[in-house]
Amino acid sequence: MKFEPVTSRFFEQATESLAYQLLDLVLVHESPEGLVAGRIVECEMYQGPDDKGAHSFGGKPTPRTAVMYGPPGHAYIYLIYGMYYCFNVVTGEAGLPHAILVRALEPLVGVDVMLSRTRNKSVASNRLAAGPGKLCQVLGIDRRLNAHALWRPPLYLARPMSRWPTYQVARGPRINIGYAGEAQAWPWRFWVVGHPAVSVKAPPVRVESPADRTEEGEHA
DNA sequence: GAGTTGATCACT
DNA sequence: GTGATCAACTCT
Repeated sequence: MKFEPVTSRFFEQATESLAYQLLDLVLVHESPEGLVAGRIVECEMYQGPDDKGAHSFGGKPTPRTAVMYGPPGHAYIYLIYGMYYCFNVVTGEAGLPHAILVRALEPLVGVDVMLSRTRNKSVASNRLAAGPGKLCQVLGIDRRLNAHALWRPPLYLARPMSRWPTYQVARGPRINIGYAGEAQAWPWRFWVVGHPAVSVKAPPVRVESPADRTEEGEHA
Protein backbone atom coordinates (compact mmCIF):
# COMPACT_ATOMS: atom_id res chain seq x y z
CA MET A 1 0.00 0.00 0.00
CA LYS A 2 1.36 3.42 -0.99
CA PHE A 3 0.58 6.86 0.38
CA GLU A 4 1.08 10.37 -0.91
CA PRO A 5 1.96 12.95 1.78
CA VAL A 6 -0.14 16.08 1.92
CA THR A 7 1.54 19.43 1.30
CA SER A 8 1.98 22.22 3.83
CA ARG A 9 -0.75 24.10 1.95
CA PHE A 10 -3.27 21.46 2.97
CA PHE A 11 -3.27 22.84 6.50
CA GLU A 12 -4.17 26.38 5.42
CA GLN A 13 -7.90 26.07 5.98
CA ALA A 14 -10.40 26.38 8.77
CA THR A 15 -10.12 23.92 11.64
CA GLU A 16 -13.59 22.43 11.21
CA SER A 17 -13.03 21.81 7.51
CA LEU A 18 -9.74 20.11 8.35
CA ALA A 19 -11.40 17.96 10.98
CA TYR A 20 -13.71 16.52 8.35
CA GLN A 21 -10.88 16.05 5.88
CA LEU A 22 -8.71 14.17 8.36
CA LEU A 23 -11.24 11.36 8.04
CA ASP A 24 -10.12 10.94 4.42
CA LEU A 25 -6.48 10.55 5.38
CA VAL A 26 -3.89 8.15 6.69
CA LEU A 27 -1.41 8.82 9.48
CA VAL A 28 2.00 7.35 8.67
CA HIS A 29 4.99 6.86 10.95
CA GLU A 30 8.25 5.61 9.51
CA SER A 31 9.38 4.35 12.89
CA PRO A 32 12.70 2.68 13.70
CA GLU A 33 10.86 -0.62 14.13
CA GLY A 34 9.16 -0.31 10.76
CA LEU A 35 6.53 1.64 8.89
CA VAL A 36 3.16 1.83 10.59
CA ALA A 37 0.07 3.52 9.18
CA GLY A 38 -3.64 3.68 9.69
CA ARG A 39 -6.77 5.41 8.46
CA ILE A 40 -8.00 8.19 10.71
CA VAL A 41 -11.58 7.43 11.79
CA GLU A 42 -12.13 9.78 14.75
CA CYS A 43 -10.94 13.21 15.84
CA GLU A 44 -11.86 16.17 18.03
CA MET A 45 -11.19 19.84 17.46
CA TYR A 46 -10.03 22.24 20.16
CA GLN A 47 -10.26 25.93 19.47
CA GLY A 48 -8.61 28.23 21.93
CA PRO A 49 -8.53 30.74 23.35
CA ASP A 50 -12.32 30.69 23.93
CA ASP A 51 -12.75 26.92 24.23
CA LYS A 52 -12.64 25.94 27.89
CA GLY A 53 -11.85 22.37 26.89
CA ALA A 54 -8.65 23.39 25.09
CA HIS A 55 -5.19 23.52 26.63
CA SER A 56 -4.91 26.90 24.94
CA PHE A 57 -7.93 28.27 26.80
CA GLY A 58 -7.22 31.83 27.91
CA GLY A 59 -4.67 32.46 25.21
CA LYS A 60 -1.48 32.54 27.22
CA PRO A 61 1.19 30.32 25.66
CA THR A 62 3.07 27.98 27.99
CA PRO A 63 6.08 25.78 27.23
CA ARG A 64 3.75 22.86 26.62
CA THR A 65 1.23 24.63 24.42
CA ALA A 66 3.60 26.92 22.51
CA VAL A 67 3.41 24.84 19.33
CA MET A 68 -0.36 25.44 19.14
CA TYR A 69 0.34 29.13 18.62
CA GLY A 70 2.65 28.50 15.71
CA PRO A 71 1.80 27.84 12.06
CA PRO A 72 -0.57 24.98 11.23
CA GLY A 73 0.42 21.48 10.21
CA HIS A 74 2.75 20.69 13.09
CA ALA A 75 2.34 18.00 15.74
CA TYR A 76 1.20 18.86 19.25
CA ILE A 77 2.02 15.88 21.45
CA TYR A 78 1.61 15.83 25.20
CA LEU A 79 1.77 13.35 28.06
CA ILE A 80 -1.56 12.57 29.71
CA TYR A 81 -2.15 10.91 33.08
CA GLY A 82 1.56 10.31 33.38
CA MET A 83 1.34 7.32 31.06
CA TYR A 84 0.06 8.01 27.60
CA TYR A 85 0.71 10.44 24.81
CA CYS A 86 -1.92 12.21 22.75
CA PHE A 87 -1.32 13.31 19.18
CA ASN A 88 -2.80 16.51 17.73
CA VAL A 89 -2.59 18.33 14.42
CA VAL A 90 -2.06 22.06 14.97
CA THR A 91 -4.50 24.09 12.89
CA GLY A 92 -5.42 27.74 12.46
CA GLU A 93 -3.09 30.43 11.27
CA ALA A 94 -0.16 31.43 13.47
CA GLY A 95 -1.42 33.06 16.65
CA LEU A 96 -4.70 31.15 16.63
CA PRO A 97 -4.22 28.21 19.03
CA HIS A 98 -6.37 25.52 17.43
CA ALA A 99 -5.65 21.81 17.21
CA ILE A 100 -7.31 18.55 16.27
CA LEU A 101 -6.85 15.54 18.54
CA VAL A 102 -6.60 12.33 16.52
CA ARG A 103 -8.50 9.83 18.65
CA ALA A 104 -8.57 6.64 16.62
CA LEU A 105 -7.41 4.98 13.47
CA GLU A 106 -7.85 1.74 11.59
CA PRO A 107 -4.53 -0.14 11.38
CA LEU A 108 -3.49 -0.62 7.76
CA VAL A 109 0.27 -1.20 7.65
CA GLY A 110 2.63 -2.65 10.24
CA VAL A 111 0.01 -4.40 12.34
CA ASP A 112 2.69 -6.80 13.59
CA VAL A 113 4.77 -3.87 14.86
CA MET A 114 1.69 -2.37 16.51
CA LEU A 115 0.93 -5.66 18.23
CA SER A 116 4.46 -5.82 19.59
CA ARG A 117 3.97 -2.40 21.19
CA THR A 118 0.72 -3.11 23.00
CA ARG A 119 0.55 -4.72 26.40
CA ASN A 120 -3.03 -5.86 25.97
CA LYS A 121 -2.59 -9.19 24.23
CA SER A 122 -6.29 -9.85 23.80
CA VAL A 123 -7.22 -6.70 21.89
CA ALA A 124 -8.71 -7.17 18.42
CA SER A 125 -6.36 -5.97 15.71
CA ASN A 126 -8.87 -3.48 14.35
CA ARG A 127 -9.02 -1.82 17.78
CA LEU A 128 -5.29 -1.53 18.38
CA ALA A 129 -5.53 2.24 17.92
CA ALA A 130 -9.09 2.81 19.16
CA GLY A 131 -8.29 5.67 21.51
CA PRO A 132 -5.76 8.52 21.58
CA GLY A 133 -3.41 6.90 24.08
CA LYS A 134 -3.42 3.53 22.34
CA LEU A 135 -2.94 5.25 19.00
CA CYS A 136 0.32 6.86 20.10
CA GLN A 137 1.45 3.71 21.83
CA VAL A 138 1.07 1.40 18.84
CA LEU A 139 2.37 3.95 16.34
CA GLY A 140 5.45 4.65 18.46
CA ILE A 141 4.64 8.35 18.80
CA ASP A 142 6.10 10.22 21.77
CA ARG A 143 7.19 13.70 22.75
CA ARG A 144 10.30 13.59 20.59
CA LEU A 145 7.96 14.20 17.65
CA ASN A 146 6.34 17.26 19.20
CA ALA A 147 6.35 20.21 16.76
CA HIS A 148 7.27 17.95 13.84
CA ALA A 149 5.98 19.15 10.44
CA LEU A 150 3.32 16.70 9.37
CA TRP A 151 3.94 16.85 5.64
CA ARG A 152 7.31 15.07 5.76
CA PRO A 153 8.83 11.90 7.20
CA PRO A 154 9.10 10.31 9.61
CA LEU A 155 5.57 11.31 10.67
CA TYR A 156 3.07 12.64 8.18
CA LEU A 157 -0.50 12.75 6.95
CA ALA A 158 -1.11 11.14 3.60
CA ARG A 159 -3.77 10.39 1.06
CA PRO A 160 -4.44 6.75 0.25
CA MET A 161 -3.80 5.81 -3.38
CA SER A 162 -7.44 4.84 -3.75
CA ARG A 163 -10.36 6.51 -2.07
CA TRP A 164 -12.29 4.96 0.82
CA PRO A 165 -15.73 3.58 0.15
CA THR A 166 -18.49 6.11 0.72
CA TYR A 167 -19.01 6.77 4.40
CA GLN A 168 -21.00 8.99 6.73
CA VAL A 169 -19.64 11.31 9.37
CA ALA A 170 -21.28 11.77 12.75
CA ARG A 171 -20.53 14.58 15.16
CA GLY A 172 -21.19 14.93 18.84
CA PRO A 173 -19.74 16.16 22.15
CA ARG A 174 -16.08 15.54 22.92
CA ILE A 175 -14.92 12.83 25.29
CA ASN A 176 -13.73 13.36 28.89
CA ILE A 177 -13.70 17.12 29.21
CA GLY A 178 -16.03 17.39 32.15
CA TYR A 179 -14.20 20.46 33.42
CA ALA A 180 -15.02 22.45 30.28
CA GLY A 181 -18.35 23.94 31.32
CA GLU A 182 -20.72 24.57 28.46
CA ALA A 183 -17.99 23.75 25.93
CA GLN A 184 -18.48 20.17 27.06
CA ALA A 185 -21.63 19.97 24.96
CA TRP A 186 -20.25 21.50 21.78
CA PRO A 187 -20.37 18.95 18.91
CA TRP A 188 -16.67 19.04 18.11
CA ARG A 189 -16.00 15.32 17.91
CA PHE A 190 -16.17 13.71 14.47
CA TRP A 191 -16.15 10.04 13.54
CA VAL A 192 -16.86 7.59 10.73
CA VAL A 193 -20.30 6.15 11.36
CA GLY A 194 -20.23 2.52 12.41
CA HIS A 195 -16.49 2.07 12.05
CA PRO A 196 -15.15 -0.63 14.41
CA ALA A 197 -12.03 1.39 15.33
CA VAL A 198 -13.95 4.33 16.82
CA SER A 199 -12.95 4.67 20.47
CA VAL A 200 -16.21 5.30 22.34
CA LYS A 201 -19.80 4.64 21.41
CA ALA A 202 -21.85 7.78 21.95
CA PRO A 203 -24.98 9.09 20.31
CA PRO A 204 -24.26 11.60 17.56
CA VAL A 205 -25.78 15.05 17.53
CA ARG A 206 -26.27 14.48 13.88
CA VAL A 207 -25.12 12.29 11.03
CA GLU A 208 -24.05 13.90 7.79
CA SER A 209 -24.08 12.51 4.30
CA PRO A 210 -21.04 12.92 2.01
CA ALA A 211 -22.96 15.67 0.21
CA ASP A 212 -23.32 17.55 3.48
CA ARG A 213 -19.61 17.26 4.08
CA THR A 214 -18.75 18.59 0.66
CA GLU A 215 -21.05 21.55 1.08
CA GLU A 216 -19.67 22.37 4.51
CA GLY A 217 -16.09 22.09 3.26
CA GLU A 218 -16.75 24.55 0.44
CA HIS A 219 -18.29 27.09 2.76
CA ALA A 220 -15.39 26.90 5.20
C1' DG B 1 -10.97 2.82 40.70
C1' DA B 2 -5.87 2.81 40.35
C1' DG B 3 -1.76 3.89 38.02
C1' DT B 4 2.03 7.54 37.12
C1' DT B 5 4.58 11.92 35.66
C1' DG B 6 5.08 16.47 34.63
C1' DA B 7 2.88 20.98 33.46
C1' DT B 8 0.77 24.63 35.66
C1' DC B 9 -0.42 27.63 39.20
C1' DA B 10 -0.80 29.67 43.70
C1' DC B 11 1.83 30.59 46.91
C1' DT B 12 6.64 31.70 49.63
C1' DG C 1 11.79 28.44 44.15
C1' DT C 2 8.53 25.10 46.14
C1' DG C 3 4.63 22.26 46.79
C1' DA C 4 -0.29 20.83 45.48
C1' DT C 5 -3.27 19.62 42.17
C1' DC C 6 -4.95 17.08 38.44
C1' DA C 7 -5.12 15.73 33.59
C1' DA C 8 -8.19 15.73 25.78
C1' DC C 9 -6.51 7.73 29.11
C1' DT C 10 -6.58 2.69 29.65
C1' DC C 11 -7.39 -1.64 31.71
C1' DT C 12 -9.05 -4.22 35.93
